[in-house]
Amino acid sequence: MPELPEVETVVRELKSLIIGKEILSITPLWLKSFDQKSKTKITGQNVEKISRQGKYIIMHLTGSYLIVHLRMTGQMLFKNDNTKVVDPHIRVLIQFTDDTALHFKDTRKFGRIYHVDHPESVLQKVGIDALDPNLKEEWFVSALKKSRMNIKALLLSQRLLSGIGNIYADESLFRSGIHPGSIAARIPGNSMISLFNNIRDVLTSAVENMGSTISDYRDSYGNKGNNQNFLKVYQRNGKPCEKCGRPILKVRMAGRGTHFCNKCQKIYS
DNA sequence: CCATGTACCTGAAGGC
DNA sequence: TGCCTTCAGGTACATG
Repeated sequence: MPELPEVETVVRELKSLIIGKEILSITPLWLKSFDQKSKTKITGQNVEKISRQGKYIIMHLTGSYLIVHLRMTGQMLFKNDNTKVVDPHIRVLIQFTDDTALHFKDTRKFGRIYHVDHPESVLQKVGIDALDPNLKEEWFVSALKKSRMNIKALLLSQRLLSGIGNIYADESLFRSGIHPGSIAARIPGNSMISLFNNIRDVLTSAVENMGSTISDYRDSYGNKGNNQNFLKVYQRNGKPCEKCGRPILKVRMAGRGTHFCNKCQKIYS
């Protein structure tokens, strides 16, 4: 479910909710959801800092790290009343010494919480964050020129940039007039620059709108996002393109449902 | 290098 | 009311 804007929304909330808290215990309710790679004891460690790389939430503890990936249906829900777990989809319970807690809810069980000594052990293959302020369009252009990949697959790969998923890949390509089946290196330079800027704009405004809720996404308070109301192609198949009025198409590409306008988005192959 | 399929899971929705 | 198929904000891994 969650892509960069949804994860960023959760990170911002968690910063205000749990920085400084001391961990009492962490309890896996579904074993695979918690990947214990560190030998350090979690009990007694404090949450000192929270950051994000792509779709990963990085909780910096006193002597180790908790790294969370929400995958399709994960939610990090903050609970003031650390009483009992009623929701059957809670997979990991993180309790703090002040009787508050985080409930990691994950219906489909794809998500993970890793406990590691070094973030690199999880983030090794993850590309630079798509909203990293140091990113330069010249770098993006030269990287695209080296790739023979289909542009949609490249954006989804997390290798070059991290944080873009199926919604924001389709939205960014639509706004840039690039057909998702285009070969990366064949896209004209000015369109590559347009894509770079549209990726950043689309993600930034989605963060301002607290992310997109299609079905499962919720922030740490359990609230839905608002950005689903501003999408131009994602799940708008059959509806008129905002630019030309022709119906938005949906096909399967890179293994995912892919939405685009066949007239407004040019294919470079 | 790149594309495709499968696996991991649950639940909602649609067809018959 | 079933029963069956397909699909879903993701990613890792195996196979051509």
